[in-house]
Amino acid sequence: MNQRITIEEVARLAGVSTATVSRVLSRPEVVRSQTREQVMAAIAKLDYQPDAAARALASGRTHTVGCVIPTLDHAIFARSTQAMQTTLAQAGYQLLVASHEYDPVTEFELVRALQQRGVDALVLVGTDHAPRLWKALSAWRKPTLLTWSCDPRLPSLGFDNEGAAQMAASHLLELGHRYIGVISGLTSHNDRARSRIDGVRKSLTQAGLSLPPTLVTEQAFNLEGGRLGLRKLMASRQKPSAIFCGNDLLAVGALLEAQRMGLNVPSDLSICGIDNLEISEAINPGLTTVSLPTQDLGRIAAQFMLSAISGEIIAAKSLLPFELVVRGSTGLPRR
Amino acid sequence: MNQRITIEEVARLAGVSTATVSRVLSRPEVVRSQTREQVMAAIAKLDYQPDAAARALASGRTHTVGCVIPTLDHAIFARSTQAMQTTLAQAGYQLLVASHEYDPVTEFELVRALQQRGVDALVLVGTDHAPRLWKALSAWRKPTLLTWSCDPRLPSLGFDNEGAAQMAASHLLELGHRYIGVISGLTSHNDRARSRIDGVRKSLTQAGLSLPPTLVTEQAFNLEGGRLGLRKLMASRQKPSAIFCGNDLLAVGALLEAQRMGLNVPSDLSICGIDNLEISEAINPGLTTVSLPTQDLGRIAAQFMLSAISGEIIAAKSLLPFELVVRGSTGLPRR
DNA sequence: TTTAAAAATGTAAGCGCTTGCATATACTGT
DNA sequence: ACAGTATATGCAAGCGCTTACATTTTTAAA
Repeated sequence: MNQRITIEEVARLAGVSTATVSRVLSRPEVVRSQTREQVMAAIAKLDYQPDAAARALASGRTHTVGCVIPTLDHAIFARSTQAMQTTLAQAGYQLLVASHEYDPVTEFELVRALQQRGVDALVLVGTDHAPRLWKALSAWRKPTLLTWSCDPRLPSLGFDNEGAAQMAASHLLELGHRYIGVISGLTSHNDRARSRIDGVRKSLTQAGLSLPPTLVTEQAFNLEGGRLGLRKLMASRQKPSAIFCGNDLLAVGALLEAQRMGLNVPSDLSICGIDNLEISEAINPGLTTVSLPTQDLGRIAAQFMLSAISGEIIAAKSLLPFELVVRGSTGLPRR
Repeated sequence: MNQRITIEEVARLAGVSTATVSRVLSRPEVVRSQTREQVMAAIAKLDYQPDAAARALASGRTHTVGCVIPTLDHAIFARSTQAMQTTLAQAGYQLLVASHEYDPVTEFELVRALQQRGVDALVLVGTDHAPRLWKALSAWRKPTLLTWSCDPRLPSLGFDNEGAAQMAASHLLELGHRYIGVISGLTSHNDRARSRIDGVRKSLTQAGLSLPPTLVTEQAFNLEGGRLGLRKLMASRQKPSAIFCGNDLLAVGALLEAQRMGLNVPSDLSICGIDNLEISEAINPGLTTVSLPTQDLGRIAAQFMLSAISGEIIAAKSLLPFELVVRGSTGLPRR
């Protein structure tokens, strides 16, 4: 550190004690307005910047929220994280982001690191976590929130992933499709992906149909995955007339690959996703999808954490709404 | 805090002083291996987690790097930030991300907030910053890095944005295009966007052509911006036969809109971008673009900061390579 | 006025760790 | 075995703040 300005110098210049300066900073309403102004003038004059580490050590609060996500490199997480960050910043809180690339060991270590750093609250994604992570969370005495999906063990703010997939599948069924393929994201360490497959299966079962393993493929969560998945499914003996994709990135990849293969979407093949990315609306034809309010997810998660930090009780489980957006990529099956 | 395990309890259990425990944690090589093992056993047994705030206060180092970006909600920043985070995490450092949505006031405040938090280094984007931000940075005694573009005032790791745009423009000129339109991102507080327009202008000038204001439009940095830009340019008196877009998001938007308008890309209109996003390769036709190694940007930035933190001198200016990727969206002009 | 209660401010003891310096222990060569 | 070094460890003083509690000042009531 260079010769940093300390609270003591501010106190001296303002002619008060350090305690008063501290109060002006953290609970200005308890300081007489006249005193407060003197102090603030001194702060401004010296350009005083309180040392966050010292505040954290003395008070036990860091004004920081930790957030552990799979990766920033997927639009949905980037989006919700961005919203969280903005909301927290407005309240004077900082977001500490860490990503584990779907590796549970890394995830555990990141959570520990954030706990050591004394974050005031923690936000995680999903419900697939290593047992020792669950243990570390329950031993921790600060607010924790699960996002994207819900689990009874912790307060959660998420979507009914199964329901969203059912909504999409029902749409395809109503159009008359009977052979529906599924391109899913990798399901290991990803409860959302699993729930979405389950949702499709449930809908099919209710309609007296089934989901044969040959019509399900797991792919990496990117455009290329969608393309590979499409090729795989279209190479199967009983070709599907419609494909449900676990998310829009896969769906867009599948759609573009279908077009490259000379298939007409939707007359040869219907494609449907989940998320409603910006690209889903822009491509031709537009992608039918289930729209999830990912930005709201981040914003509300931030608000929840702020409430929880200030001692309020937050809901144990909150589900965000979603809706089917029908665009040009789904239609009646041939014949 | 609940009854947190402190270094003292570890020391007691291990039968050493707190100083020794501290050394085991930060400079294990100076502790006799036998002692070290006793201490590590005690740490493991008690599940001791050092308090980062206390360490920071006592040592003046936080093992945290701050990063201020416009937004996480653009793939390029999400990508480079993700890479930075991963690289830093491997070295035991945490990334503190903050985004300002292209607002210089917010940017300044975020930098101050990060400085207060005692980050060991700071990474910023671009060279457009408020004067008081420059001042705050130069008064700061810790490593700072500018990314994406370079400025003599601070160590920089970026691209030759003007050169990249020239590369794209030259490609269009070589194909024979004479009326080239530009869809740029918003240029206020965005030196990259300005440099890219400048690059195109330079290329045109060198070819004896000019860039009339009617053929330049600034749009929000998203697909919709690309679409609006395309409509605007195609409504002008002298329609361009080729369009350069300040980035791939705009270019993809423009391409999709051109197709909706019934234009054939590239025979009616060539379109070219910068970035090389995943979608650029996937759409039909593929987007001709200048590929920027955004992931490397993040990774190398992280490495630079780690070096700088440990006292090494880092290059004042480093430029990352880029290359033209010609795909189907550009071709010869009609006639 | 006087006095009690309320409000504002000051005092000083930590918060949990790091690190310069002093001391103790372990080697080395004779 | 014994200096003389080199290595390991311990001691204790902070790091810059917050906050119970004590003290002083202000306000309100009588």
